[in-house]
Amino acid sequence: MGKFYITTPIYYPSDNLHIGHAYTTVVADALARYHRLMGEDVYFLTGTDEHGQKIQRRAAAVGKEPQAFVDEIVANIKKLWKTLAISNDDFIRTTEPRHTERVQQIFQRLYEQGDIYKSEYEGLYCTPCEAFWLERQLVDGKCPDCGREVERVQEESYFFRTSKYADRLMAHIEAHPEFIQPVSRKNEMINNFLRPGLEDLCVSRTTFSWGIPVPFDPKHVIYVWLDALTNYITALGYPDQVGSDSLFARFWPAELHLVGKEIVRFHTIIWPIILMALDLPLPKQVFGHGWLVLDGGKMSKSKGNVVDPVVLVGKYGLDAIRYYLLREVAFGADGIYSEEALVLRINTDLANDLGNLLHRTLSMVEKFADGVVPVPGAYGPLEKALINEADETWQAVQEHMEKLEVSGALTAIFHLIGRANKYIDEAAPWSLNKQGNHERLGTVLYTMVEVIRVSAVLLSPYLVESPARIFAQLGLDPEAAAIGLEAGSKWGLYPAGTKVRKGEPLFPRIDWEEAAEVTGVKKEAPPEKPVPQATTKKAEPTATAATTQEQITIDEFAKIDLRVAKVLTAEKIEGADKLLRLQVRLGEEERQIVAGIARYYQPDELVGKEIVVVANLKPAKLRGVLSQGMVLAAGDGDNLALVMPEKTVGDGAEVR
RNA sequence: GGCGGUGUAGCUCAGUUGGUCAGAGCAUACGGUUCAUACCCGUAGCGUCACUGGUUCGACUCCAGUCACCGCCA
Repeated sequence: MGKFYITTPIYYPSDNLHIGHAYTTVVADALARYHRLMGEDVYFLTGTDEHGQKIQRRAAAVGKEPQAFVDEIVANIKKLWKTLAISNDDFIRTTEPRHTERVQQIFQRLYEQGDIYKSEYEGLYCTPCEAFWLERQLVDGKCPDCGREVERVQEESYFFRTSKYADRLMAHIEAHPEFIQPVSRKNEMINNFLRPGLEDLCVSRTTFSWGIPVPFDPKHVIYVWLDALTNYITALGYPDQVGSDSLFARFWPAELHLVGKEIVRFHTIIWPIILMALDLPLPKQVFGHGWLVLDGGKMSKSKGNVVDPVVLVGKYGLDAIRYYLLREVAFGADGIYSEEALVLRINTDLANDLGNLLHRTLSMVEKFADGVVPVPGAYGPLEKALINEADETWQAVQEHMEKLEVSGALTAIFHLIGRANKYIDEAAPWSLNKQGNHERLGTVLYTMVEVIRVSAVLLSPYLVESPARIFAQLGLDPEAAAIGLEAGSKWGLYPAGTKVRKGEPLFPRIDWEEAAEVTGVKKEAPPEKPVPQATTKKAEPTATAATTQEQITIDEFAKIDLRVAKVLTAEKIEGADKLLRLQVRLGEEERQIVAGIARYYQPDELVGKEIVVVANLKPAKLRGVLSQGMVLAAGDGDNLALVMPEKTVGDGAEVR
């Protein structure tokens, strides 16, 4: 039997995870479960990447030690995976001794063999962005990302000789087209990085301390690459537990690293080179999947549009959420998340098609056969067609799963479910009952029950509760739903003569209107829209504006990220008599915003005030000055007032 | 600016190597059925396959260019 080692990225516990992280992990879980049900030796790893400056800062901001800070969030993450029934075999934290010690050993070895060397790094550094920039990248001598000053810093650092392995890596990528998936990512990597040539990679930092110390030079901490990527092997015991009966020997190299498309580069360039330097085999495949994006754009904490999976599971149920995540997004491409689409999926596929299929079938068994599934007679053309369909579905599922097309596999299974509904119509058991054609009726009822059983088996890698519930209602041992896919998908395993146990519908239909109100996805109209003052607009609202403007939905309103910001500094902009340049803080983030309020406010009187800004406005330049947001103000003509919270709520707070 | 991707029915998307490829699901309309969670089954649409040229007997599918959006990089 084959083995299957699959990993998710290790997540960064600077905040609780959202539906996007859940998406990656649920997909990995479905793949892991599939391979287990195929009888393979599976190891499924996930975990957390807990070091780094950002964590250190966030912890400090709330007055906690970094370890205590991450402990709390990691506990939530573990709980989340439990809520989503993730079947991971291990959960590695980069702060665990088993990891830190192994990373140090790896670092030591690479240093001793000359792949890591000490040198100087000099560059222009933007502290808030934690990024180094080249001279030519600067905009007006300032950070191109945030517009703030950069400083020239010189840092003693350890470097990894990635350049030494570039050719080998290139050769490997060319020789193994399946290594980077989807292929478009492969081209990006080759064209953007490999072809231009790799530069040695800086693998240590002295600017912060929350990390694994370099064993022989403890003022340095090991930077993310060697700390995080190596989790895939340290979790298996490398380098100290690699004997023939070790996890490492059993599972390395990984069959699949599942990653978001934003980290494909690290997994297809840096990681393989680390492995080459360690003289280890490379993973078989790195798959960069797309993002689950919200209607308004990529989900991110700073936009405040995160969707909490725990809430969704509580509201709609585990299998509904898993199904939606696995089904809605064509793998590899971005998918769009909306609660309305989720409800639509639940209603059409799960409730109407699958749930109702089971329910109507059991009703008929009860009505027409006293609840006992009859022994089938000879199969007619309708049955043969359906049985054939079931077999083809199983074949299709395998093909899709080999290609990581989880969504395609589910589509195939639901196609079968659709055929089953159609079969019932065609076979019309109610007519057979009226006619008293008992033999034929028995055959039809059995066929209906059996196709449901096969479907439940096929669904077992994806849905974790429903297959067992279906089995139970069919009068079978719920545990038996977990029978292997190959064996379980065989036609005719349902023992005729079994008494069914019809229960509640599997998936109740959801009234979207009601559901929306419960979550507040659609609560009453937003408070009157603040008149956007500030930057660009000619603030003249059209005649009867305010109340009669085009109505928007709550979803549209939700796209606007309004935040409380504290004014740190304010100054007039040269040559512009209306504009002020404000430096504001939104929680841990600082920004520069240009506001057209100079005629109404003196710079000094603003400093220290809490104001309201649109935090996700596309940055723009006004008078050549970068503005990353917009200040809200109310008024008309000569009377203008900034919108401020009625009492201090702390910068970064959301405005709703 | 460089590289890459996307642009197909109202919506979400499939469309292998150019010749029944103009499709599926949802939504809409109409019809059928009654076992069922106002469910299921069937029928009907609707599309200048982003735009403009070109290659070809023939292009959604190849080539060139344009536009829009997105990703990676600089």
